[in-house]
Amino acid sequence: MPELPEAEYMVRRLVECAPEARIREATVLRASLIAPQSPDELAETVRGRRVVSYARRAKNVLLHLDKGWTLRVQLGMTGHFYWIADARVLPRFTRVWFALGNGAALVFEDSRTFGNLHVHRTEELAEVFAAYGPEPLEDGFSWQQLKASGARAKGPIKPFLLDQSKVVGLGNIWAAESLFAAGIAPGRAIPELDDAAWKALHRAIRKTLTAAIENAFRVTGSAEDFPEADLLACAVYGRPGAPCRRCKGPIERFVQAGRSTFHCPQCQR
DNA sequence: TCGATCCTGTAG
DNA sequence: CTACAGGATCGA
Repeated sequence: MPELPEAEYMVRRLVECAPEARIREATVLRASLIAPQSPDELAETVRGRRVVSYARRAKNVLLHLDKGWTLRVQLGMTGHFYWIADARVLPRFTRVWFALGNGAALVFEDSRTFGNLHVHRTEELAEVFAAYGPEPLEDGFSWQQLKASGARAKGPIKPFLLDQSKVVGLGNIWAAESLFAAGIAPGRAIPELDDAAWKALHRAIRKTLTAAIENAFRVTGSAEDFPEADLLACAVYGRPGAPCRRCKGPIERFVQAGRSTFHCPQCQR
């Protein structure tokens, strides 16, 4: 599920739990997650490197290392990246782990193995992320910018929100939730959106993502827990047939661009 | 811009 | 057993 809020949550936990991490050794248990780099190349590059800072870009967790390297973790569908105190007890779906001092470790756990780890020269990151749209939680992100991203788009709004080249960070869950918060139907054609709708959507995206980050901390106790529980906070996602919290009418589900979409037909137009 | 696909786990 | 899953990418 990791979308922007979950990636942000992981980064903040890392800052708290492992601010001074130095990687002693990387162990790759599933080589396919490192492609196109080789596991050996990655392991050699990060060995002995100190984490200078943690950051997030879109849904990527970034570890800026000394000597100008950055480890980029693309979380995929089920990736979790977090610190554990005792590396002798690796989590069940650990695919890659990084031994630190004192027996601790950074773990990449990924049951479905759609994730990806890659090391880059830090100065080349801009090229890596060249295709990305704006960060929705940055101060400079405006409704005009969002509208401009959709200037030439013709399709329905929900698949547009999933397109990381338009705006980053939204996945299937928070796209559906943002549209509900904005009162816009997921099937609404982009050219039909007026300025009021773009404003509402812009506001809803920021509100939804911010609340999801806060909620992740509220429902989560320890570093290794993952905020699956934030699904409980959803207004439409995963609630087909359940009463809409606003109008009490039934939430509906349909498939759009190959993915489930949830919405309230009454509240979203 | 869409559909298929990568791979594995879990729910029904 | 079968169906389905929250991401990203590739080729049509």
